Amino acid sequence: MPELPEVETLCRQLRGVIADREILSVKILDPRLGAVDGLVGRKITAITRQGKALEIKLDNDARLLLHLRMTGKMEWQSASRALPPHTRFIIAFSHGRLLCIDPRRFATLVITADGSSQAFVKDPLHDFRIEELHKIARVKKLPVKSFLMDQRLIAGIGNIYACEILHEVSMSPWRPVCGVSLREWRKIERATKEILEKAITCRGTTVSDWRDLFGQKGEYQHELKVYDREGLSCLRCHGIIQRLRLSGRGTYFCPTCQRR
DNA sequence: CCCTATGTTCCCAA
DNA sequence: CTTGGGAACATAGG
Repeated sequence: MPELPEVETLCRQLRGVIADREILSVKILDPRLGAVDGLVGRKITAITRQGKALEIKLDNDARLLLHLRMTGKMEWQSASRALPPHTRFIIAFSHGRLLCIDPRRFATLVITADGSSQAFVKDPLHDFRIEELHKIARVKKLPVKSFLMDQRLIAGIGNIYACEILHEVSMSPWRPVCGVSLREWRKIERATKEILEKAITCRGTTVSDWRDLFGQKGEYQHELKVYDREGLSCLRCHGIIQRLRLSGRGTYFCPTCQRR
């Protein structure tokens, strides 16, 4: 579920709530999640995002890495309310508690002792090295959509935003990425930044169950041009939006203005 | 009831 | 090495 804009939303909201606060207790409710020891008594010094992963830094240089995968959510409770179903862990502070809720249990939580950032992440909002991507892409023949979603190359773009970006630049998701020109890459870069930044402003896309830290829906679903619009008319050319499968993922596109 | 769908990514095999 | 498919899991809908 959460792609870059959703994780960035959580990141910003968490900064406002738990930055500089001390962890009072930790309860892991899902045995699939490994033990995370040494958290009690630590203070949160920073909250950052690496692609779709959330990184919580502590005052002993340890880092807590959380990846929400498909259905993970974070919820802040300032007054102690009932525990929602599928709550997987709880981190308690003096002024409230942070829950992770994850029905499908794909989310992962790990603690790393050292402070060395192993991050070699190309964040599309910051270091989108377009010439470098173009060079890598030139020798690959996989579809451009799969390339955009390869987290090792560009960290943070998932299924929804990949569909939206390709529609914005009028490119077929099946286009072999080796044929994408540098000029077209520059268009992709611009569209990616615009779409992701707008989606962050909207606090993400709620097509199904995404909620922010305070349980609120996002607003970007009202801005979607192709995703979740199968059978509706294209907002650019009035073709009919289709949904087909690409590498196992539901892919929305306009066959009229995204011919190639 | 059975089959399919779902926003992610790891692992395996052709 | 590259690429595609299935699995990990839970729930909803036809």
